[in-house]
Amino acid sequence: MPDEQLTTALRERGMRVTPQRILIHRALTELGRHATADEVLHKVSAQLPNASLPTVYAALELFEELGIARRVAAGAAAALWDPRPEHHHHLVCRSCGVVEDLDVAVATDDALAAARRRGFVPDGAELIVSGLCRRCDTALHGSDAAAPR
Amino acid sequence: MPDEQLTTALRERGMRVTPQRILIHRALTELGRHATADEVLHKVSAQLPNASLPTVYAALELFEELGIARRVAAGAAAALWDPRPEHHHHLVCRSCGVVEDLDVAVATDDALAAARRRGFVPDGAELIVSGLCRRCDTALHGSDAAAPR
DNA sequence: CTTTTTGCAAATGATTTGCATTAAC
DNA sequence: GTTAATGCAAATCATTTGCAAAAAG
Repeated sequence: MPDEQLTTALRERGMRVTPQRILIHRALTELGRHATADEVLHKVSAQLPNASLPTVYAALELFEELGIARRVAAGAAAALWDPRPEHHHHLVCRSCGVVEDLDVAVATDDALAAARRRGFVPDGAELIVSGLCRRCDTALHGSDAAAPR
Repeated sequence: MPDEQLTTALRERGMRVTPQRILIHRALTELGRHATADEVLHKVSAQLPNASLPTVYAALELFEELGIARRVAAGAAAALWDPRPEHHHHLVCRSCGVVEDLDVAVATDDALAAARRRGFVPDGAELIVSGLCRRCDTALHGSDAAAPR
């Protein structure tokens, strides 16, 4: 929907409105949360057969600067890109690496205040909860951990 | 100091106590917080001239399993390894990438409970505050942003 | 002696860079 | 027309893998 949001932001900064940028932004939005740069590339390849990864990266980084997307600090592997510019929290499985959103309120005011006291200018805080997802926990500790027989 | 902590943990699991493991652990501790695998390698190279990065990675990952070190989910770039096994919070500068510890209490109980409700078995939570460090903020917005005369 | 660890070389995978061509403005 | 953006190939960097040699128990 908000192609205009992007278009406007680009024009305001004297940057060019290109079909690549529009389509990459649309792809990121349509993929929903947590897409890798590569997934975005595949998603747009139907409309942009010659699109390249460097272009995707450039666009995603630009979106982050424009405040309409955000790179998620996951665990390892490839970075995840999220169309939600607001900071939000994540669950990361330390075994298989899946990342899920965790929509819960966390009081970060004290942390932000402490950051400012240190001379830092914070723009948000993200909580990363790590552990085992249900599947990995079952696989490692067994669904029968406590009572087979 | 706690070479014994490591030694004991290894013996308990029937794993071998090697000079590499001891020295890599000491190096990580002596480097203090936030060392990259490469920094650890350089630190031990005086005592272990033939040490290799794969060995350092293997040891660090082992320490994480043993619960005596932790891989920090920084922003991008190389992973940081921390000798503190407890989860703790970090400040990450989105411009230059520096990572600093933030020793402040954050109420994560609600988040952990929400994670469990999702079938997740959490073992901790880390808050990542992102923004600009003093140096980068000054460089980008000018030290004169508000009132030099 | 047996099995785990090490060290080396090479592979992998994500992200970035250089640069000529193309397309926006 | 100018200048910024794209696409391609190649480079870079962190991390991992395969495997033979070395060392721990």
